[in-house]
Amino acid sequence: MAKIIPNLSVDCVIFGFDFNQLNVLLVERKLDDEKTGKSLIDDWTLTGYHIFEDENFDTAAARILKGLSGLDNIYLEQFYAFSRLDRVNSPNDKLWLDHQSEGFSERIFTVGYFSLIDNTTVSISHNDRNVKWFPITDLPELGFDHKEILEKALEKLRAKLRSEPIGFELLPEKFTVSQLQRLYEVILGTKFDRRNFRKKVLQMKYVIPLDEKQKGVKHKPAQLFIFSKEVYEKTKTERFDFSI
Amino acid sequence: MAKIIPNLSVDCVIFGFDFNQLNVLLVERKLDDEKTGKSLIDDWTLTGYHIFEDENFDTAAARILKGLSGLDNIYLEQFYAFSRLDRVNSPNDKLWLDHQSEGFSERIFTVGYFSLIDNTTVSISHNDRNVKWFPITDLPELGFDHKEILEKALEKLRAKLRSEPIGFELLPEKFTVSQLQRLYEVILGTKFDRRNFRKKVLQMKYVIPLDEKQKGVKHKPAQLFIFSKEVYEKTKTERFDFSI
DNA sequence: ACAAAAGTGTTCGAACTACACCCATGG
DNA sequence: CCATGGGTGTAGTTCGAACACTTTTGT
Repeated sequence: MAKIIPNLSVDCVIFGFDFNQLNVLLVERKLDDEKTGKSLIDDWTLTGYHIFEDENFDTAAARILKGLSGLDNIYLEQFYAFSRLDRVNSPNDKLWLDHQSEGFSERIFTVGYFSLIDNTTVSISHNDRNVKWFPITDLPELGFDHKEILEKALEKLRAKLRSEPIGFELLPEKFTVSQLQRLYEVILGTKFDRRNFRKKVLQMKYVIPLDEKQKGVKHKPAQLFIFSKEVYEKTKTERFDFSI
Repeated sequence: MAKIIPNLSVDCVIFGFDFNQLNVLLVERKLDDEKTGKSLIDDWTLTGYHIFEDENFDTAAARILKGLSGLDNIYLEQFYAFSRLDRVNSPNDKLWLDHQSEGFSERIFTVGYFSLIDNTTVSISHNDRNVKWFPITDLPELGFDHKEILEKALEKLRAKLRSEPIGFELLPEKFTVSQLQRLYEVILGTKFDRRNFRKKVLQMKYVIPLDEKQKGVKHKPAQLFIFSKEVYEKTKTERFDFSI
């Protein structure tokens, strides 16, 4: 069994989309006093862990994600390395680390990854801690510097969503145009005209219409589409466009 | 004096532009056999160093850059953290590290920063090693995994140049439209129509014409412009545009 | 029959492309 | 006076924005 590298960790900002909101997966950080049973810490953090000596950052992030979802073909992207001197500094943070079996005492650096999953079909669980999806518009108190990490992840996600077709990673394989529209609207915080959005999507040759419709909806069922990464890679063109 | 963190470094990919080409600053890595005087290593690397205990990644990168240029207001951006298991693996790399006074033996992780400077007015020097600008189209043999780091830096620079006005960082304060055009053409590897490029630039309210012309050129002197970051920040708009 | 979301076309202005000739300066 | 790069306008086309009514399904 490889040893951990004590001063380096990876934190995963796992984004999920449920056709309605953008969510992020958090782990509960709970610590009770051994004698009195009184709650000492009760807040939430991102999912993360130290890296092992036989891993690189990518494989460490993939390991964490596989542990939670059982899957290993999930979209993952390194977005930033965090190094603030006081990034693990609050009394709660120190108390928590003191109670971990590894007994970390060094300054810890962390590399942030964000991950995109469809949270209508992928299910997530943690061996011994409580994990939960939170809408990004309604977050609890976060431990360590995880608020800063999450904000940076969101910023990078938005930038990437504007320039590359990564939104499909947040949808099931088959999706409707208005699910896709809702996704862009929620993440970018904008509204699009329905007709114009549809027109734009139908132009993209890598969004392929299926001969299949939604079922069990109590309104006119919509046509389903799939995204083809292969077609995208073949037809993409570069663009030069710094605005106004 | 703060101690270094032995398993973490920062490497700076310092880009410069001379109105003609995109260049990168490299340091010579030279080692001769103490007895025979025969050359054991003679190649080049990026500028980088370990980080100190009282620094974060940003301040470490700024320290390296200040050491080389004397300046501390230079454009710097973290772009990626590198962790390959064999990133310092060749016989030359090991030999070099063995001869450093610090005697590094651990696996070393590095965080990459790229920096943009105008190499017609900023001058660079190193205390005891040879530093030199190389056109990115004509690079020497690079040590460690620095070829990989440089390629990633270029990729991120190109992506950012397409979506944000960072090209001005590579030009002197006052510049002409065709210097700007040459810069975009060289970095993105494209050609633009002179009239259309000028039209586009003149629309940008943050590129401000001066009542001043080039001097000492043996052709019709061009009008000079400056870039205003303030105007840009105030007028920028977001765009949603993943290409065809 | 009603509620809920799907689907559809046209017009207008803005932005992008392609393209050729005269001008100011230094040598 | 010649070589070098600077500066300019127009026409055709494509692209994005705005906007309202009909269709299909479940209840």
